[in-house]
Formats: sequence, C-alpha cells, structure tokens
Amino acid sequence: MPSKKKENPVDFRGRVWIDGPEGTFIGYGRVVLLERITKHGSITKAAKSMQMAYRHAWDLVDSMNRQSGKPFVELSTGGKGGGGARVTEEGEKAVKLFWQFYADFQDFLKREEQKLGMCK
Amino acid sequence: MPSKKKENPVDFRGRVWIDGPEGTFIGYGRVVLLERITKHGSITKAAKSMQMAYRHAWDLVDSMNRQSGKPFVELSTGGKGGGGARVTEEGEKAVKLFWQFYADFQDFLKREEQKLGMCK
DNA sequence: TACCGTTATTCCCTATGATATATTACGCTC
DNA sequence: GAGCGTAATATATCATAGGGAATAACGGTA
Repeated sequence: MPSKKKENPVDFRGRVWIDGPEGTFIGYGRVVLLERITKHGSITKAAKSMQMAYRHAWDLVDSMNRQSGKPFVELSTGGKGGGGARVTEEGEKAVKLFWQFYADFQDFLKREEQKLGMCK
Repeated sequence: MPSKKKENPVDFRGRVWIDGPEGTFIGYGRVVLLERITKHGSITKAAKSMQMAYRHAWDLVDSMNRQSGKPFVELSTGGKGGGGARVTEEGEKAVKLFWQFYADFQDFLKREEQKLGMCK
C-alpha cells in the first residue's frame, strides 16, 4: 500500500494564551500550575512537582490574582501545616476555559495541516 | 444604544509558525524579512529597513535555505553593486503559504473570542 | 591595481529571564 | 513560648539570546 509519509517534515505549530490588563493572563504553564496546586494544596509542592522554581510559581499566581476580578488562588500563611494554597471556583472556570481554547486550537492546526500541508 | 464594550478586557491571542527539520522554519519575522529582501535586493538594506541586526537577518536566511529543499534566497557576493540577495519562486511560495496560514489563524481567534469570550 | 558595497564570519558586550539561596513573616499546635 | 511548614521577599548567580563592532572574502568596475 502507498505510504502517506511526508517527504518534507514540515509541521504547523503555534501557541495560544489569553491576555489580561497586564499582559499574559492565562496560558498553558499557568493552567498546569493551577491544576498542580489543586492536587497538592500548596505552591511549594506544586512548583516542585513540575520542576518550576517557587519564585516563578508565586509570580504567576500573583499575576493571575491581580488580573482577575476575583482571585484564582486563595493563599494562607501560617497555621495548621504552615499555610497553603487553594484554587477557587473562579480559578477552576479559567482552567476549563483555557483547555477548551487549547483543544479548539489543536483542531485548527490539524485542519490547516490538511488544507495547506501539501502546498509546500 | 447599548454599548458592547467588554467589562473585562481579556483577549485571545497566539502565535503560529511552521517547523522544519531544525526547528523554526517559517514564521512572521522571517516572512517579513523575505518581503523586504524582495523589495530592497539585499540582506543589509532589508535588515536596516526593519531595525534588525544584519547578523540576525543573515542567520534567518541561512536557516531557511538550509531547511528548504530549494533555497528561498539566492545570495551573490562581490560584483556589480557588491553583490545582493534575491528571493526565489520557492521563497515567494513560502511567503504566500504563511500569510494564508496567518490569516486563517486570525479568523480562528475571532471565532474563539465569540465562542468563549463571555464565559470568563 | 585600487575601489566599492555586499556577503560571510568572528568576537565581545549587554540585557533579560530563570534559577538558586537565604531570610523574614505568619499562625496554628503542642 | 518553641516548633513547624508554608507564604512572602530580597539578593545573587547563572544561562541564553541578541546586538554591535570589527574584519575578511568576494568579484565586478574604472
């Protein structure tokens, strides 16, 4: 049977994100971070679990909380366990919204590959 | 009449490009560069016209020529006028292909804004 | 041969971002 | 009040990309 392997390995790629008042608001890395925070209950553990520096993770959370009307993550310091982080409903909605956007974009890339791929 | 101004200034953004064997192959900056080379006839003038360092422009041209079966740009050194650069038909085709991809992507972003914009 | 403007190539400097380290603040538990 | 693990913050180190400057190579023309 005839192979459909591409002679020229070109592929259509891209990135998508959502901008807010200060620039980047919701993106791939931020959404994965939110999911890890939901799973682990703290910025520290979430950052470690994805090889991200705590400083960087904290900056992202702070950026999202500043740009959203209602915070995506509730932080608490001190107390039982030393404190922690909890993703709010608003944050959960943002996660779902982005994954929908992301999935639509992957479909778009596939369609473009079909449409324009052979014009190389 | 009721204003359609958005309460929350969030907008859907993104970037697209085409990968080749070595990574980035065709992208926005590279395509603009090709158009400037067509217009000016040299890498030097093309780079100056878009505030790009000659070194960077040359690297981009070299990267495209290495990754495409047939070169996108024909370079000549010495001779009348000291040499120059000329975009080939292969290069022109790549420019058109990318702009089509780019336009489709802008449409996609608009559709997503309509579809998901109010779910914030 | 001398000159010219371009391509081709090297070297260094700077700006930027990410990372690592360290310190402080916090508030509950014991 | 001591201890704990976290958030919060500041500082220093490192890596990387990009730009600028300088130089050589090239091949036509006068």
